[in-house]
Amino acid sequence: MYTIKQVAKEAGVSVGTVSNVLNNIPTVTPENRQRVLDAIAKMNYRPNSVARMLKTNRSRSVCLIVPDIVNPFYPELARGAQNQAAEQGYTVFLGNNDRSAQKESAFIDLMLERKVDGMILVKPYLPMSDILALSRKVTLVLVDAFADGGAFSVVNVDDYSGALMAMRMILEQGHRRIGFLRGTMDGRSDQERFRGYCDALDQAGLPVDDALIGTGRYQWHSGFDQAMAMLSLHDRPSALFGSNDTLAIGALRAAHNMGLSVPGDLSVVGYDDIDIAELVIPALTTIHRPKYELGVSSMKTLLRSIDHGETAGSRVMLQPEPRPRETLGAVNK
Amino acid sequence: MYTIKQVAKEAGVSVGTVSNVLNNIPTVTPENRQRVLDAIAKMNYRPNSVARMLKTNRSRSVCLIVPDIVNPFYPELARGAQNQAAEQGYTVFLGNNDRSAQKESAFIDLMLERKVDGMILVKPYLPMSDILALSRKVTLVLVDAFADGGAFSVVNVDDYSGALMAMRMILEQGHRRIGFLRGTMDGRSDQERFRGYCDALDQAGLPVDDALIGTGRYQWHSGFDQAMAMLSLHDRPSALFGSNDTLAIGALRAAHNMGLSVPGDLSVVGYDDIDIAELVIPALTTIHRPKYELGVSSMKTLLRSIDHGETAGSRVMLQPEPRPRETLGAVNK
DNA sequence: CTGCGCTGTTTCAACGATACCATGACGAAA
DNA sequence: TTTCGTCATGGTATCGTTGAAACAGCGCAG
Repeated sequence: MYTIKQVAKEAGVSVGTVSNVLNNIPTVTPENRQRVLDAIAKMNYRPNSVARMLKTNRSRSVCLIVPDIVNPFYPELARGAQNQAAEQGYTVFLGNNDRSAQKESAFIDLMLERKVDGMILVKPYLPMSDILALSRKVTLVLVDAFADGGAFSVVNVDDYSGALMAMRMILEQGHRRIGFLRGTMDGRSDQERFRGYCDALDQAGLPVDDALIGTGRYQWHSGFDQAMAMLSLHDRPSALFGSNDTLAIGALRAAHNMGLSVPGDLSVVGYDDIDIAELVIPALTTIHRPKYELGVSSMKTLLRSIDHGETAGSRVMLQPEPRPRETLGAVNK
Repeated sequence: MYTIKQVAKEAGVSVGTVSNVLNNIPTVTPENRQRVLDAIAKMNYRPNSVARMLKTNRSRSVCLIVPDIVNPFYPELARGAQNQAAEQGYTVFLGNNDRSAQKESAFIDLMLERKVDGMILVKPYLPMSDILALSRKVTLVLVDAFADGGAFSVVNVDDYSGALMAMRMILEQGHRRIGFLRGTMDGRSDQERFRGYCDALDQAGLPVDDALIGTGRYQWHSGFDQAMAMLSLHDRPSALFGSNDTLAIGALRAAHNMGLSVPGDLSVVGYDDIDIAELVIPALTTIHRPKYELGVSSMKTLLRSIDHGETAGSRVMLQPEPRPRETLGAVNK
């Protein structure tokens, strides 16, 4: 591995000139520039970005923390973020917070040591006070989080509207008893969806029945269990709205186990539109969240802040879209 | 942000002593050690790992390149690798090669500039000559690749045995016409699975019929198309073996479209055991590949090479396991 | 009482870049 | 011809850390 000194020697110029060529400083004469370029090519020299980081105190790297990369929702988001970062010459560290503030904090400390220029926190578990403190040390973008002011940007999907959308689709088919499959209520989007569910019922003049509101976690077993419980009820719901697709798919399986046909005996609507949603049989009606775009948009926001030193936090809201497929049908009375 | 110098001043010792405490050099007196520790705690000092990297020429970071993080197989592998790395105090850059040698090469160059200590290449698309050259610059572990010698380690799953396993399960149910849903044949595991399919037929004294061998890519549409073609055949197969689960699930949908019941009219067996395999209805019979363990194992191998300076490449082979579920039944004659 | 070895500590030169400042060359203006 | 301004280039301090070498203090043997 060569250093800038050796390149300078080879090209017969000073290290300063080589550095100027490397950084596109325009004051270098075309002749010298060419000699440097030739030497670089000949020696296959690559600048040592660690040394550069030390001197400039910028790393051109950021980190992205998601709850769990195994959850099919997040890889696409990560993909969008990574592609956008690469386009602007940044690399990204990917981390999981495992839905624990402690793990998140540990990973953040590690990233701080590595001098990342910014961070994107998706569904952060850190208490707001820590986030505020963090935002003073490093450029921050929050995704799927409540924005209680602060020197950070926030990118969200309008899940309240999305949930309303889903419920209206269900209500339009004549359903009156609609169950809600709930995941952990620890993020903004979860709460927004639940709020959408309740408000849609209200607007339709229907009661919110506690027996039709599950509790659980974002795993298909939980959707299965919640659905089994509701479907065993004396007056069982004719439709189920899942707070995410995984729960809804668990419900599909519960219906199958109880011998109920979908959508004949039971309608099911999910949320997120993960890849497999259109693959299950029957294909899941759901609400599409722009996952890839969420990644792109949050990374753009972050890098804009970093490169332009913007400290004023911006607020971005992406819109979800309905994806009507096969699991929603007219009520069977 | 404080530096080691300021800590030294605060503790009333020299920077060397602070450095020794930081690096657990045993020669420091308990008294001095405590004073340094106190100063560190008081100032909330974090060592600048960039400066450390520059001096030691080690970054305690590695990179992991997978074909596509969106493919549900890879996040689990990445998870295993990351957890293992974290346990040993390393951080990992995650990259996609997008099934293109050029993209892979670009990402590798970037990582080289960042001075990663090692790389794990999953299903590399780089030509062997480049890999050989790379292995001279950085510690390398290859996953899902043929090991033509070289100064790198290789970790694989025994997919030949896995395919034999799957085929034997199918043959035991009396099936004689068995189709093979094929993905891109660009990796080791793909070719091994196909070889297993052919050999199993051979061993059973059955012909390998070209009409029952699809061509396509690893997307469910492709599985759907291949299955549609085979099921439209005059003497259609009674069982389908998918080179991965996504293809098999596409086939499930094709069967559904053609009004064939699974496993009554058609048996389907997949490969990989991705998360949703047990979620589809009917649940997919498949071969489980130890994804998480593959990540853990390859990271362990890499870090062992890095930390112990082992250059001799080791060869690890993990075993797949059958996962009998609902899509395989006796032949219906 | 001197000299030796041991142990723990300090000092200081790297690591490979960047960024600032001084330098020197050259052209234009006086 | 002299002086000044401009501007590309060279030289060097610096970023925060490590690690080797120098050093100081002390006990102990000769």
